[in-house]
Amino acid sequence: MRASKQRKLTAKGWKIGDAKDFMALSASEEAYIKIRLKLADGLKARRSSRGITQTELASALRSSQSRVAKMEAGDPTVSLDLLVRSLLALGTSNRELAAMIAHSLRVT
Amino acid sequence: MRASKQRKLTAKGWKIGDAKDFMALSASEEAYIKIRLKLADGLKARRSSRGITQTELASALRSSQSRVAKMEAGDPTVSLDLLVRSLLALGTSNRELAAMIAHSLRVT
DNA sequence: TGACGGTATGTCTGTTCTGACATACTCTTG
DNA sequence: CAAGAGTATGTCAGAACAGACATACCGTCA
Repeated sequence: MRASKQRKLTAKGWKIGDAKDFMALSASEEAYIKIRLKLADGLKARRSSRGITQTELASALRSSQSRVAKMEAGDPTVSLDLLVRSLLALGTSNRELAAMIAHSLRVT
Repeated sequence: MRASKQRKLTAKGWKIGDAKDFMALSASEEAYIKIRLKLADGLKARRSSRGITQTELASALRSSQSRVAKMEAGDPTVSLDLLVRSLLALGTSNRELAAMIAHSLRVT
């Protein structure tokens, strides 16, 4: 991982590896984070293109505005589970979801 | 959701909706569960095709054999996060992961 | 049959994630 | 410059999930 990218991620609160890391994990670790960021972007795009507010989405999900904000910000306290469930609740199809993941290598 | 399928899932410990459900959630809820089951199958297939044991995979993941077993069984106490991280750790590419999700409508 | 390698299941304790709330920030619009 | 709508950020108590361990359940092979 390039240093500049690592800085960008750690700035968001991500922990990239640590002393007792398996070498083998770091690669998949990065892929995992990229997927999450891509889904976060997808969520934001979907919601705003629908013209609904975070608060509205939150109530449809039975969650809270703050959590929606964190989801879209790619906050590390938000799980993949929640991201995926939110996207699905927004009507995202499996194919669309799959596309996001397939293209997650391109997270800038 | 057909009653027979619902029975099959609830037998595994899944809770499908409940009294105070949003109608809108139940559909995506089902999609979500199907994705998880598909990934669970994928994990099992990948591991055994590599000829490694659950215990070996567990140690590579720094997890435990029991958790790997639960993952493969589609146990509801296993999160999507863990499933995805495990698949990635097994070397699954984003494209392959995406394919699993795209095809998750076909979980039998 | 017994022993063994692999897998499944149940349960424990500690960590992580959740929704909720408060509050601060950022735009508009008047 | 308010006032309001929308979004971001910090925190917390409770829920969900984690790894670990014990133990039960297969197969298979001697």
